[in-house]
Amino acid sequence: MPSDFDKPYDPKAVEPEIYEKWEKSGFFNPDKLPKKWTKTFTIIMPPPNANGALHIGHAVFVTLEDIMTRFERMRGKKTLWLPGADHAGFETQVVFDKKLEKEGRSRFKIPREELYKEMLSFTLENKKIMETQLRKLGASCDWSREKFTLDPEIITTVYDTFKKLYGDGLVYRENKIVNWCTKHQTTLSDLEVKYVERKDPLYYIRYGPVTLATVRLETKFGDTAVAVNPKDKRYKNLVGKEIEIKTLLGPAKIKVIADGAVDQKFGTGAVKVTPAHDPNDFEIWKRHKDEIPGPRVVIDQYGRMDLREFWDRPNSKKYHGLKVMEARKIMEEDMQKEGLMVKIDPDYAHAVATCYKCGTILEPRILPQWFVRMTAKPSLRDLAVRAVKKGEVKFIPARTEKIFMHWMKNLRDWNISRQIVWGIRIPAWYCGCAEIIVSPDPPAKCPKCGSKNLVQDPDVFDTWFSSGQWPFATLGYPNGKDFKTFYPTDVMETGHDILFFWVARMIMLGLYRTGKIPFRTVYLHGLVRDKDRQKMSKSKDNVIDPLGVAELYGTDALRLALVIGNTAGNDIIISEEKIRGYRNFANKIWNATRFVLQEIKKSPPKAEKSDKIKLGKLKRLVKETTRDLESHRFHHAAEHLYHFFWHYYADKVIEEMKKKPNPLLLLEFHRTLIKLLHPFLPHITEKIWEELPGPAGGKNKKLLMIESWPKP
RNA sequence: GCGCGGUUAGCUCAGUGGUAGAGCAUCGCUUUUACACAGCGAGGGUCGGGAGUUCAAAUCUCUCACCGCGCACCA
Repeated sequence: MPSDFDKPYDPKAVEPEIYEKWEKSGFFNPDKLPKKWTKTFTIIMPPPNANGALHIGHAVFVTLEDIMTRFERMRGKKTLWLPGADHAGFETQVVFDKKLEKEGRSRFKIPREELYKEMLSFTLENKKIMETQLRKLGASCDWSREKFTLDPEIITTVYDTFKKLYGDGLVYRENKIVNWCTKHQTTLSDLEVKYVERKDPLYYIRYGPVTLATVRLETKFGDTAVAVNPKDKRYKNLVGKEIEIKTLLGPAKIKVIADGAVDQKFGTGAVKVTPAHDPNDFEIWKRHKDEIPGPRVVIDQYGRMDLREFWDRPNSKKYHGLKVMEARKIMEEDMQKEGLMVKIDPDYAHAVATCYKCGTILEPRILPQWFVRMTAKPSLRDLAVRAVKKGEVKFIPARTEKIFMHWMKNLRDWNISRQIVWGIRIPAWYCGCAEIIVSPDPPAKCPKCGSKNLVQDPDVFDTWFSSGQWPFATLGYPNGKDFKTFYPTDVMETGHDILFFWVARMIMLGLYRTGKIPFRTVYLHGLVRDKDRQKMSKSKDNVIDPLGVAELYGTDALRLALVIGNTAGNDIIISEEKIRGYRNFANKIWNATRFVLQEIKKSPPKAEKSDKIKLGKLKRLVKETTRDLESHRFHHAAEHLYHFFWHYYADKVIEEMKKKPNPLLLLEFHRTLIKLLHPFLPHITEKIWEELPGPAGGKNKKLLMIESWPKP
């Protein structure tokens, strides 16, 4: 027995050496695989955010994607798993903001160029760490093709897509009411809004002859109308008339209008219309532009009262500059004193829009932003819905398709402008006339008015706009050889939490740009939780560091623990105990190998009477494992292998061989099982393979990673 | 409001028509030369309630209860 086959199995001594062998072999690169392997298999890795260390969720995708990659490679396919890293726009901006804050700095005080440079080096530093960590997890991806979301060729592709969309009228710039985070000082897409249930006072206030209900008392100064339902008999005689009202800033007049969006049954059936600060009211105003004044801004970008428009009115300075919530409280008291408050319902339950990152209540604002048109016909949405309906893209688990369709149905235009520095700057230029020039480079002059004084849009793209183009951008669309060879890709494996953010956008933009779906199968995994089903978070101190446990128990054990017992789409429960359990399994395999090597040394394998029952069972296992892997039932395959190896092969077959040796059969079993286990436990199996004799004797020369998968 | 799920052993979960499973946990025995990171064995579930289809239901249908998730501009 070779000296390095000591007990127990020591992953620390084996794993790094094995990864190095794989990487040196070049077989991660499909071009280096045997030429006769022509059928392709492609996975584009969801690029991890290069703004911190890898967490356990990353270990999940590495495990699943590596299993698929290794399985298909062993089946003789030209297999490409393309790795990448994401600059992760707003996400990284938030991380970096926190870092700055700790240092007593603020991004709002750093010049754009300087901030960008600093963030770039921060990101590239993290990217390097991340790449090392992916290697430690055993990822058999092609590093020679690695891409970063800010690579020049990726940005060029993104710019080309934007230009095409603009030419087709599918992106447009418009002043619209958008979600604004007063902390992060940027707009957010509808997906980045988190609605939280809250209880707030509902104020019934007196507007002359009308009583109306509102939560947002402070927006009252921005009212431009009172709206009622056209069918509401109570207000019939008021519609179209101006009513005299008493306000905290003195007397005023306001018009009553009729709009079908007003619910007669809610409150008093009358609402105040504040188009500058409420999305509903903005829409109402758009329908009544001729009748009522436009939006009147009374809250600034920091969420403070801005009453400069009312400077000449009494009391305006009293509220000016107050935070929204402070203003609301003081106004409540003042209105009660003035007799303007009819009643207060103190515990009105409603949903409030907040920033998904910091929880700050969003302040709707009207801003010029770029939108991707989703609802027009024909639209990006139609392309995607049609392809999915036709079954060109298959979802795992299948129920995801219903969720996808439901979201697509409710889709609205997508705001892709962000007021941050970190990202791909929007390639649009303005001069002051109405003309917009879409170009990556500064145009010499405006073709319409001739002005040479052009300024670029200060905003950057929503990061999902660019990463939504990832599959074809990384493969070098339109002329790249890789694009022709590997697109459409086979599987997109990612977390179900980014189904809409990313997967849906990739399908839409992929179809739009290339005319083809970006991937045939979407496999979604769940969120990782601890053994008490708690979300992992630093504050709960229940975070499992994948690299830490891999160091302790071995990467292979971690990988198996992440696969077994976890089905697609469902949350993944992991605990250190579980990982330890599979560490024991690795050790079991190791020791069984020691037995096999010892037996073979004792009596070299030669033809014995074959055991049809045992071989039949093995054959069935090969068949089932293959079928399970083909249908993405990884947990099932892994569980069966575990059970078969331990409770049949080790407990029965090996035990029997101690009494009645049959080294040839033993070797057949061992070779087959090691191959079947390789996608799940790549390091230990590769190490064992080195020492295992081939069927004709002599050590295996080929790496296990490119050995042929057992024939089912 | 619309949509999607879940409810199986103490815990975490597999199992989708044919006599209830795994890991961990618990208990007992065994230091037998691959392995104590082990082996052998034990306990433990009327598969959320009810109804139906079927020769047969954890599995299909309906219904109720509870839990979870997603989407959503009701002031």
